[in-house]
Amino acid sequence: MARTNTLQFMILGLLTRQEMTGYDIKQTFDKEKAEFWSAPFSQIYPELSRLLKKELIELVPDETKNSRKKTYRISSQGFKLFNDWLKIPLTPEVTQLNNDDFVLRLHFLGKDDQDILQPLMTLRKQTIKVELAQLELELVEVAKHPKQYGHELIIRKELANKNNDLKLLNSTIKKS
Amino acid sequence: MARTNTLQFMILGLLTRQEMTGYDIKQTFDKEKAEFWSAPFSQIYPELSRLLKKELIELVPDETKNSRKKTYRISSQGFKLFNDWLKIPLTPEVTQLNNDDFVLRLHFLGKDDQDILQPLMTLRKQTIKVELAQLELELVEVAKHPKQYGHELIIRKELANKNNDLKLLNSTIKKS
DNA sequence: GCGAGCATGTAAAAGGTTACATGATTAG
DNA sequence: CTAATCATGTAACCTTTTACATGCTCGC
Repeated sequence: MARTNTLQFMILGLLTRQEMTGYDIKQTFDKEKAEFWSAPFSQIYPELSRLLKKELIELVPDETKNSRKKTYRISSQGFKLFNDWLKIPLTPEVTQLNNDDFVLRLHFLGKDDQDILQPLMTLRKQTIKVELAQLELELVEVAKHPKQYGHELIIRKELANKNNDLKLLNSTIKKS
Repeated sequence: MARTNTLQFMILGLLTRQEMTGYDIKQTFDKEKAEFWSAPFSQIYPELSRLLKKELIELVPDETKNSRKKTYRISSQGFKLFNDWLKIPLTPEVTQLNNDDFVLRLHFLGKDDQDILQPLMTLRKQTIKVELAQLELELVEVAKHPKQYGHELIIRKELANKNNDLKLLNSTIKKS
């Protein structure tokens, strides 16, 4: 998974949509994101404390004095940080985009975010093409040795998956 | 990635094939396994020390007094441990096999390991079917909301990839 | 002689998992 | 009243990454 404080951005991303408690966030990770990402309470609660200290999120004042329950909302600084992160792969220095970084961002983009969505998909498409070329070369090497049969199957699987992703990206880019 | 000391089994797996130095192991990870796994020197060298202490590997005596270079080979206990690990998903208690655990093992299986290969692929096939069913349900939910467009694309991508994997597994299982 | 690649490590920090601990609310 | 679920956290441990540190060997 991506190295640079993924959890932070996952939480901020969820909070751009609505106010939530730590418990809600965990539920959402487990249900909505389970196919590619999750985090336990022991990671979520300390991260919420850190985000609060950094003033990237704030506590929603509790009118009902419902005490122990802590509802958070994103702050304007948090919102800015998150939006900058969303666009990081589109800065000129970044010339490739791996699957994790792509999927993590894609999750927070709606049909109306075409201005980010389109260049993001184009960048991912380019990266996949490079990866495909490397895998083709590897396949030639590996296919020679019957002892590397399992390895060969892995490469064939990866090739099929990436070709598939490419097809999906193409059809989505056209549909813009 | 898999939680239970993956690096240990990756190293043991490589050493079942030939004697190697820590440097060789890193090279192999980067070249041969780059498509799904790697590890830095700072992880490899300490792990080799631990494996040596546990007597799962041994130093190959250096005839040439070539000093600083340390070549390792797998011990009989190490070989046993590795082979048990290879077959763990095939014990009766284990009823599902995620992609990482599958690929990690597949890498070390040759065309002549059909006795492990076939049940491993059958188990993975069953797991994929469950995962596909869950994704289909999620897709129905998510497709309703245009704000979840990115999330929908992720699910479609996952569905396509898993269907693809299933096809490949089927054709490989038949080819036994 | 010099730079690329061979070769081995340590230290610190960050990220992630598992176990432990506690208590309130709500539906049956 | 009691079990499930809501709700928040700490501690210990393990894994992984990044940075630092050192020295040899071989081809040009």
